[in-house]
Amino acid sequence: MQNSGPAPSPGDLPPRGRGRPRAFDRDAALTQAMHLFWRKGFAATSISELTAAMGIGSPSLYAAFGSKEGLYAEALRHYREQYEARVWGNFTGAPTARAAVEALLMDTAAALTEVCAPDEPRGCMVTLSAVGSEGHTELGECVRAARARGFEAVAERLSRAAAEGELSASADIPALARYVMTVQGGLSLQTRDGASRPELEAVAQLAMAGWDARVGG
Amino acid sequence: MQNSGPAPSPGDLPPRGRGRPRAFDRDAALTQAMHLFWRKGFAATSISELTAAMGIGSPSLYAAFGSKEGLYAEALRHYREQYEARVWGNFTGAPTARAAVEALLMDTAAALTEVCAPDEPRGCMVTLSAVGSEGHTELGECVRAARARGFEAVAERLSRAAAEGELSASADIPALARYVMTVQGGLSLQTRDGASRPELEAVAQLAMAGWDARVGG
DNA sequence: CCATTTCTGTGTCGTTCGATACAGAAAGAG
DNA sequence: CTCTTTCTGTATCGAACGACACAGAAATGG
Repeated sequence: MQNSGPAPSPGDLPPRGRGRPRAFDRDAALTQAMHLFWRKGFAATSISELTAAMGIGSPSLYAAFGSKEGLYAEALRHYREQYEARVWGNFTGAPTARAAVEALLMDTAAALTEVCAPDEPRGCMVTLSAVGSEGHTELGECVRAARARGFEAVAERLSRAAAEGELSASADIPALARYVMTVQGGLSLQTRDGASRPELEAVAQLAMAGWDARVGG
Repeated sequence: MQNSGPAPSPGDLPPRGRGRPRAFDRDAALTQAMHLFWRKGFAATSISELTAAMGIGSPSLYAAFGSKEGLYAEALRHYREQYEARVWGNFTGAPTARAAVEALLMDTAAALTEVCAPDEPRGCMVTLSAVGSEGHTELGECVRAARARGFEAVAERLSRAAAEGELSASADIPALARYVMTVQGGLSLQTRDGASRPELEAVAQLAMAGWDARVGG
């Protein structure tokens, strides 16, 4: 279908096409789809619900996103682009591993309870997604890979801390990283069940007490 | 439909009826349904998948369980009856609050990675259930209530410990209980993503280090 | 102006969904 | 045996599902 002859636009970067222009805001529609998938999950969200929330007809949806799976994949990417920095922004630049982990957990507590839109669901879309268990292997790999990236980021930061002497060489870095990710994921579960920001922050502080006890803060 | 005239059987306790006997094992069929709901969730599991796994026709399913929601509710009850004791059994009789919490987390790590059947899903069915977000409010209340019971059990045990002097009177019991439940829920997320029993136990031990640091173990 | 390209709205495709009607089979009650 | 009751298997219901055909509308290129 596409790429017949030399493509005038090598990618999607210049959206200035030739035919009738799109009548809806692609990003705004994607945001609405993201909210629906986020709240109800993949299987429980129907195309008619999506088109109603996005304010478009189903042919426009399929022309713009390809399929329901494609729309979910884009909604997931949209979610990560929009929220990942709020959780990992201070982690990256923190001077010590301990400060990085504390920033991660505290920023997670803040981001999970921050209301950016009135109909935003509670809990992280990546952490709570069950799309992999619903039979859609490819989408499941997307969310699992996103979750694995978090673990890797923490483990790499701890390895650096071990090399720099902040952590003892005998520290069990994978176990520490998994502990941090366990608490971070648990915060999403607590948020889904109605926990408030101070409650989440108290959990994060208790988790840091565990860090100090084991690592020696 | 039912209860026309004085019921000869006041409940479902005597299954000895009058007509043609049921040709399938109700509990075995319920176990199969539980596995499917557990693995794929409510919305992504269809009646035809259920009847195929249970080895019965759809009229038998509806006669025995009423509806898809009713079947899920019974599967959830079946799950709790079968697995709750493995997680909370040692918690109840532990001599101290610390021992109770440690038993809870260590037994959770063990139960989550114990393979009782070859096709058992990974992670706790209650913790990972998203049925409440899929639009089924009543079932959502069931799983949320089950999760809340865990928090209450820990909080009550900690209150007793405070009354007995094990915990200082200034201890923030709800925060401690929420911390424990956060880690416990996080263990289910880790299990779903492939963590092993030793890995979960290492997380549990790190969480107990946090307990000791804050409570003074 | 016209040709080409792309998007929109209506309508609908075939499938699958959850849920039953119905007739026959298998048990107890008399 | 006959009557009643309950379960089983076939066959199917209306509704909703994901996805698309088609014609018309709205833009650019010449």
